[in-house]
Order: sequence, then structure tokens, then C-alpha cells
Amino acid sequence: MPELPEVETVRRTLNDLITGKQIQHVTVRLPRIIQRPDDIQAFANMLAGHSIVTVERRGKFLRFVLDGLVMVSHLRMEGRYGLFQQDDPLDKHTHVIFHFTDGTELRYTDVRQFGTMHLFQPGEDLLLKPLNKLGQEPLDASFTMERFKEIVAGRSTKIKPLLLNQEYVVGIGNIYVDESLHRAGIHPEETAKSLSDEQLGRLHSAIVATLTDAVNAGGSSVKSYVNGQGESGSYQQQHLIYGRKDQPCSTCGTLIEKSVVGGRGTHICPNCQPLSVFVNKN
DNA sequence: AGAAGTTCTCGGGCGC
DNA sequence: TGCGCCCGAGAACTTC
Repeated sequence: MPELPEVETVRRTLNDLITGKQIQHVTVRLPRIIQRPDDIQAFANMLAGHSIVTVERRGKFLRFVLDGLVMVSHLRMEGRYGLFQQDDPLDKHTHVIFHFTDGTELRYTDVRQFGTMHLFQPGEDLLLKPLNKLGQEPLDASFTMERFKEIVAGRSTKIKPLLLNQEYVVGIGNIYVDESLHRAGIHPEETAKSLSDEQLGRLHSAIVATLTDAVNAGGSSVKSYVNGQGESGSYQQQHLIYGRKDQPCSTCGTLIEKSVVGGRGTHICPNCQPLSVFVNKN
């Protein structure tokens, strides 16, 4: 499910829903979700009595900032959060429940069980796994054209896998990488260091525009994504390339092709995104 | 049957 | 030989 626009939308809805609430106790129904501390009982005990100060985001991670603790959570493919009343029926795939003192509860549900939670003391979380190696935030003012050039400079990796690598730029996943490369007219297998300044400029603009538009639309709901209030996003209606195999390109009418690049399903308009024939052999 | 929006680990290959 | 870098495969799990 979650790339930057979806996680940002979850963050905003959750921030409105749970800020100020105090945790009475925590129920962990699937221990594998909890990565830190090792002891699941310690995880629950540490959280009891603490209140939600705010909900932030770093890349595709949510940061639940409490009074004296930080909980870092990744939704992976299908994780979702929702606020419920304590007597609401429990979903089969609800794995962690944060019971608040006001009778409501925040439930974490994850069909594929890939999601993770880490608990830290304040100030620790950004210095340790899983947040310590994360790269540039693409919607920060610091993500300039110059910064993007520095990140890409000299790399012999294909541009799509580079953009998916969270150590360089965070928040871009398989939907938005295909959308951004398409908007920029760049083939996903183009070597990063072979891209011209003009191509990098187009790609930088495309990334910012695509992510901004998607955030404004509440993210994309391809399969199961909903925000913290159970609402779907609408950006899937604006997808130009992702999920549009065999459909005509909106720019040129050429049929969109799907292949595999870096192990991920990849959508390309072969006319708008030609692969350079004259690759720099150095 | 194979793929799904994510990420981690592993082994192998390449170039310097 | 070693090291950095890059790649692909396989893993985690359930659903359709």
C-alpha cells in the first residue's frame, strides 16, 4: 500500500484523530510485528500511561511522538491504522491494539503481516535502525535540483532501482516511480549517470509534482489502501501509466507495456520513454 | 499460477 | 586479493 502520499495522508488523519489521547494498555496479538524492544511485554508496558503528542512522518515511516517515547511504524504492503470504539467487532487481521483511556482504541491491521513497529527513547529513533540510513525527503525545500544531481551523480545503477532505494531519496515506491519516470519521459533502465542535466531537471520536477498531486488527492487506492479514517484515496484516477498495461498512452496513444525492472513490475510507454541507444560506455 | 503498493539478506560478478 | 558497487533471487505472508 503505502508510499509517501499514502503515509502522509494516514499521518494527517491520525494526527487529527488521536493527538492528546492517553494509552491505558496495549494488546499485541501478533508478536512478529514488534521489532524493538525484543520483549513484547516490555513494549506494551513501556507504552502504558503515555499520551500521543503528535504523529509525524519520515519517508514511508510513521513516527508516533509520545510524551517521553517515540514509536516508529512501517506499513509495508498492506498495514493500516484505524480508530475504533472498544466494543467494535475485531477484524481477523488486527495485530496490535492501543487502548486509550477514553474508551476508544487505535488498531493496527495487516493482512500480510509485513509491517513493523519499533519503540525508542526520544532522540534515539533517528540515530538507529530503521530510520538512520534514510535519504532526502522529496517534498522538503531542501530537495533542490542541485541536491538531486548530487544524489544521482556518477551512479551506474539503473534509474528506477536508484529511486526506489530509500538511502537516496525517501518515499518513492513502485507506483510513483513509474508515474514520475513517465512524466519525465525517461526509461526506467536508463543508467543514472547517463542522464543529461536536462533529463535530471525533468525528473526532479516530475517527482515533486507527482508526489504533491498524489498527496493532494489523498494518495492512491489500488487495492487495499485507506487512510486513518477508512477512506480511499483518489489519485489512482490520475495514474498515467501505473496499472494501465495494454491501454493507450494519454500523450501519444502507443499501448503501454509492462515488464520487470529491478525485480519490480514496470510500466512504460515505449514511445514517450525511449531507452537511449547511445549509452555512455565509460 | 503468479503477482501484489516493501524491504531485508545473500551470493556472485565486475572493475579498479 | 580486497573493496565498493550493483544485480538478481529468495525470504517474510495472505489474498485474488
